[in-house]
Amino acid sequence: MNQVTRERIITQSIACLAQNANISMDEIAKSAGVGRATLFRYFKSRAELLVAIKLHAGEQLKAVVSPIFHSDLPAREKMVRIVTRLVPLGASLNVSAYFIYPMKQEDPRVMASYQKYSDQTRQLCLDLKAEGSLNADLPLAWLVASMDNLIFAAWEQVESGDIAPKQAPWLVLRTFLAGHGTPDTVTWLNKQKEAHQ
Amino acid sequence: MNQVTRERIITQSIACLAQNANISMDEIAKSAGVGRATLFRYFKSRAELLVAIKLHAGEQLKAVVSPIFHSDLPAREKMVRIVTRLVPLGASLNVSAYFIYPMKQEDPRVMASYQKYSDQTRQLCLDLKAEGSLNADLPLAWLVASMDNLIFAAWEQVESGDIAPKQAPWLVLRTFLAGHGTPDTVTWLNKQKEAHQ
DNA sequence: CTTGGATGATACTTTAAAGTATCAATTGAT
DNA sequence: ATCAATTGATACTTTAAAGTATCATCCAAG
Repeated sequence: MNQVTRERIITQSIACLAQNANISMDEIAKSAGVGRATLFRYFKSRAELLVAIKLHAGEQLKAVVSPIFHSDLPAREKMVRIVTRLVPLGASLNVSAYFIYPMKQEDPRVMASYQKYSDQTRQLCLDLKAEGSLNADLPLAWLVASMDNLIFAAWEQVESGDIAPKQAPWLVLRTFLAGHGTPDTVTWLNKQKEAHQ
Repeated sequence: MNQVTRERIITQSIACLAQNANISMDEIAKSAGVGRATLFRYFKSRAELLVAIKLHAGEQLKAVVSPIFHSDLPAREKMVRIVTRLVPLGASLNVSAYFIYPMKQEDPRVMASYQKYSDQTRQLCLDLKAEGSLNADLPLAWLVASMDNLIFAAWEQVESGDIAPKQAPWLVLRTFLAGHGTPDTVTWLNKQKEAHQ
């Protein structure tokens, strides 16, 4: 098996499924530039392909989030870095991993992968609270949910061409930190933004 | 044809599709408590049913948003009322109307229905800016996108039981107005919240 | 050159769900 | 009480896509 081909199939599948969640294996094969038979050689069923896509997205997430999360930066610094690098992942993240099917009873492997990610973002929000960057009275669930969804929203806007790719992460951060944080968190953020440009 | 039955089919379809976007007409019929044949009498094809669901959601949206939008309240007051009434609609809104299928090339009737809604929320955001409730430098697309997605996020959290139904709209409003607005908008919002309780 | 694994094309079977047709039972209005 | 309309059950056809099997070709390593 060829790892490059495998990756290409996954990448193209994501592109196809973003357009139409019910796209056939036939179309996917065409789009990936491989024969139908080859597609089934790499992924023994459609279900397996979907799992593979989601696990792949999980890998990407982990590759971005974990190193930053385990660094010893202050939490708000971590947040800036994570969001900045997560927004461009939007396509594979949201579309492929957790949005193709509104997934109750998801495959356990996928669940486990997602769990790891969400544990880290939850912890990060706790750290932000502890650090005093976020208002203490907000429910943790809301912090996590709003962050995820703002990242998704930003990606959508980039994708549709309404917002510049470089601007998008800052919009997320601004909305998130100003929306949940203290005023000086915002002034801090503005400085960060200037520094990054 | 019985309008009540029609409504029930639509309602139950939404519930089913929220669990599994690929659910069969068979299952939908069972869940709605009608015979398979009857289901096809009311909706001549699966595609028609999906359109009907989305148009139904469009109606609900319109029923909530339009009267408030066309009132002569100040924009931020409108925003509070719209969000408060929109969050509980979440299920039919997001799940059924615009999330079941990631819909490029959507049915034109559905597009038209959605257009009306999004025009109004866009205009509302403009009004909020004009009123000085929202920061002038934020892209309009971001205001609209973040609002929609925060409402969706709030619904999800209510649905999953992590956030109280009555609290959810205020979280959206707080994140949105604090995230995009001026400090005094936030103090105004807090007063509103107390008044509503 | 030649050989073995990977590929693409294609033809085939299977399956699941859509959609149709029919009919007896039920219901509700007059 | 009757009759027209609506329904549920069920059996049927159709369709689209999944999944399988086969074989000729191609390419890279020896």
